[in-house]
Amino acid sequence: MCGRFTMALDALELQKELELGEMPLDWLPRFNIAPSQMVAVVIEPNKRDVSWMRWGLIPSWAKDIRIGSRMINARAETLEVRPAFRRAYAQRRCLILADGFYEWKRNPGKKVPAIPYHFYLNGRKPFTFAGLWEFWKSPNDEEIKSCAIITCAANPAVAAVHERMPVILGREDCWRWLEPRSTPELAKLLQPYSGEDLSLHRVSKLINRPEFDHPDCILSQEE
DNA sequence: CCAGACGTTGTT
DNA sequence: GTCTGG
DNA sequence: CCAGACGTTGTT
DNA sequence: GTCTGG
Repeated sequence: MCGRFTMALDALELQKELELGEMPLDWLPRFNIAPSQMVAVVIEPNKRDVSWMRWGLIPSWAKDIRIGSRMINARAETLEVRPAFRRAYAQRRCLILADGFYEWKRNPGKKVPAIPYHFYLNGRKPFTFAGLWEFWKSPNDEEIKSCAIITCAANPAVAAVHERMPVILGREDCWRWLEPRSTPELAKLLQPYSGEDLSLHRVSKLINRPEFDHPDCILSQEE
């Protein structure tokens, strides 16, 4: 699963590395991005402008913004059938910008705290999660855009910690994800990350607190 | 027909 | 235990 | 994902 | 909005 992630690069570095368009002016490096917060997304593959969206997809028919807190992830295996995600899968796919993500390793049956790990690519290069997004109009007519991160089975590197992981798209695949495509073509993109350059290390439980967004979040900690 | 859910993960 | 907020 | 609240009334 | 359960 993916319930926390990082985007620690500065705007210019990220823009250059992923060949993006315009960046938000209020960009800040982030070390502990939590659900309900604003995340950086791209929805259009030509201009590739980056904008903010709320993390936690609120379906257009929702009566309450709170439903978004249950829609932070969408299983790749069931996108076509889930009422909350089906339309977005067909019409509103997005890229969510990241340079790492956290997973917690549990010890089943034992009453010990879960241990958090940070996953990142060699050289701390940025990458994109496959995502879905929606419009929602609040009762006082405020338009809110929100998104979900798609998950798949863990690859071998992640499996030691957790059974699921976010879908990470490659540098070319990510633009294909945004173009109109048939569902078989899209489904082919939603695979566990196959690169050999995904690293991990244990981090402090300080990251458990969503309000602790600090460079120390990604510091390596002794096992 | 109407009411109520619409999701994932992990645990039992 | 379960829901909400971040 | 984890942390923190989970309630009402009345008073400041 | 659309599907499922009653």
